Amino acid sequence: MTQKNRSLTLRDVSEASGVSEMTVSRVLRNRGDVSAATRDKVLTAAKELGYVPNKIAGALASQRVNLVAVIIPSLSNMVFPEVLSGISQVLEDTELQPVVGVTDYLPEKEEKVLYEMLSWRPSGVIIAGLEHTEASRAMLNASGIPVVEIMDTDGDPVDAMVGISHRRAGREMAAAILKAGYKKIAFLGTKMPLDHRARKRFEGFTEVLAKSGVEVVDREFYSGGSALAKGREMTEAVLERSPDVDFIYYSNDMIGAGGLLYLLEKGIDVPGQIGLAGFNGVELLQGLPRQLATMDACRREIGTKAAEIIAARVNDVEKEGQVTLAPTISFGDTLRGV
Amino acid sequence: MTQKNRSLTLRDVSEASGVSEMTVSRVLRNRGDVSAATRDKVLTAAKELGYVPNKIAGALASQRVNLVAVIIPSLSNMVFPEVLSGISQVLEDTELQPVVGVTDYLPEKEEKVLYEMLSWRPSGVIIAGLEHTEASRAMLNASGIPVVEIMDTDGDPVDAMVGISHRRAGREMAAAILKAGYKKIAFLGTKMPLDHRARKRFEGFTEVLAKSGVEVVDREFYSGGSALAKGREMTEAVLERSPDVDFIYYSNDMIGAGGLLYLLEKGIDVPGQIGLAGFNGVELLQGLPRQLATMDACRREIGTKAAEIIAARVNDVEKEGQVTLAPTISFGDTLRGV
DNA sequence: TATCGGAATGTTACCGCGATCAGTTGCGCC
DNA sequence: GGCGCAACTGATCGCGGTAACATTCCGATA
Repeated sequence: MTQKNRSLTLRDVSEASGVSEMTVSRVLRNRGDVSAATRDKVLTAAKELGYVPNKIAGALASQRVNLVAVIIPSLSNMVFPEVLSGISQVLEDTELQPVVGVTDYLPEKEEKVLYEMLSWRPSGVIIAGLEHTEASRAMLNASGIPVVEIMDTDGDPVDAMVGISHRRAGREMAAAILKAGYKKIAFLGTKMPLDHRARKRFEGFTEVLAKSGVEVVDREFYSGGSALAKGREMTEAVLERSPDVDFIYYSNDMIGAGGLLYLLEKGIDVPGQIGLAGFNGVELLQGLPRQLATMDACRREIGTKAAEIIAARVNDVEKEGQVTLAPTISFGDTLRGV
Repeated sequence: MTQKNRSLTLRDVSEASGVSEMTVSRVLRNRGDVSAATRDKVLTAAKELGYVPNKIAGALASQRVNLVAVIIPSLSNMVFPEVLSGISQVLEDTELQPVVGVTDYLPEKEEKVLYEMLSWRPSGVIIAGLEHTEASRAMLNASGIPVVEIMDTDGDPVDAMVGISHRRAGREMAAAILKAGYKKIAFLGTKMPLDHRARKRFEGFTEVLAKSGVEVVDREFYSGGSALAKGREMTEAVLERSPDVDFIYYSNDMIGAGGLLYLLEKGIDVPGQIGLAGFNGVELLQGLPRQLATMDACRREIGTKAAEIIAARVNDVEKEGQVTLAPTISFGDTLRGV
């Protein structure tokens, strides 16, 4: 309680406890041999003073920073908090700590955030996506630390990568939909040219449809606003425009849920008259009147695997660096099974 | 591309550009007078080498760290990402940068996270809640930096605070419910003794009911799982146990939405037979078949105000440090208006 | 022409800590 | 009693920058 404005240093604790700064340092880090008596003296003094070590100085001196930069496009997507939670869970058992940066899906902002984070000399980087500016890629290369690119595996990583193939996810969903006999398929998504994963899903999706001579009969994109409400509105708009649609593929579960609620209200037979599918497998949707067909994006597992790779590499342990997880389709109640 | 493992320093840039390290430092920070010619030389060299400044060293030398610690209980609550976004928005216009720590509603983890963050000597702290361990409070006090406690204003802050009165929020909702003529009121919430804000809302709620001689006829608490699904289940359970319930107050919108969906499916008249209200005003719910009554928690504004206070104090600008925002009740379609 | 002043650049002294190496004890043992 | 080793403690240096002060250079001024 009694401290001047200047913040405390090892020296203060050392003076208060009558030992050298070095010994205080050892006690506080649990390194090397210190007698129980001295240890107690030091700990008491430190606690009494309310001393908090200065990691800045520590990091500079030891050339070690126990931070892992985690760079993601958004926090409001629900997907990323889940990935984060997987990362945290694994890092909790190590001395490493995640630090999050958000890019808002903007490449230039990503570059800025990356620069900022690298300037703290973290022990590793986990970054969403495989698409980065050339400068970002160069920084990652030059950083000399382990880098794991997550979410997506359709492309070439700088170093390691963990994710699913969104192209394949799109393909599989298309195949399932065709197999169930739907023919007039619409696609509803986000207006985000920079969301490469959504784009790849769409590409995979149309690719398979095309092979069967099917084309997406209608599509609509939104941005901003409540996803649930947008799902509703877009679904309504599509049905008005293309009343013969018999399947709607949504680029995420949230708008899918909005669509589902809308159709049920209108008394439309789901999945008889119209089938639906989303993407992500968000837990939240378990409470819907009907279970939306979706595809698990392995969010948590992506986080844990990525963190494990970082943790291993930081300790110079070799570890497979290209992990492609297999998303599983969940038919729910809105996509006729085989 | 051509770099050894050792990371670059000012010296490398200085040698590459033929000027002193000090001059390089000045160029890179845009400080002091440097001739255009030298500036160009330095910038070129820096870019060519791919030099990224070491903030650790810089921070140690300058005793300035442009980080603001933001400590929140959870990221999966949707409430906090929104607060965060308010914070980021304001800090974006300053040189400050938020760094997030998550406590999982555990006081000891909060203490640990706080300690960890303070050891990086941030310029300010924004921390959720007014309840902290004694040690945490001591650390905040001793840190000598601006501290803003957010979300809640029912209590005494260490320094500054921004939020709403959850007690009052509970009271107002109770008053509105009574005024609308409901009598058999149930409460459904989370099993989180450590969520002090939910607790305070509940206290305010029952306090007002008590004044009118009304008691909560039933209550139920959940933990874990999909909030939407839990809202469903709990609502079902309550109706079974207490069929004469005519109002259900949910501690958050998500479970409220689950309850709403359940009741609508059962063909129960909402708000005729049973009225509903939640808490938070989450945007997400705008897509529900009926608009759930709720109360806006001013999440984004809490973030911006808190960040503004930090930004002001960091620059030694005086600024009112006790901000109580007024949440507004939104009747929606599930609470009869007056 | 000698002096002055400001712009441009360099030098020095740390910032707070940890790696390293150098003592200093105490103790068992021959 | 002296030796060797283990257990403990301390002194020094430097991590990569920046603040503060010192210096150089040059044109303007009297």
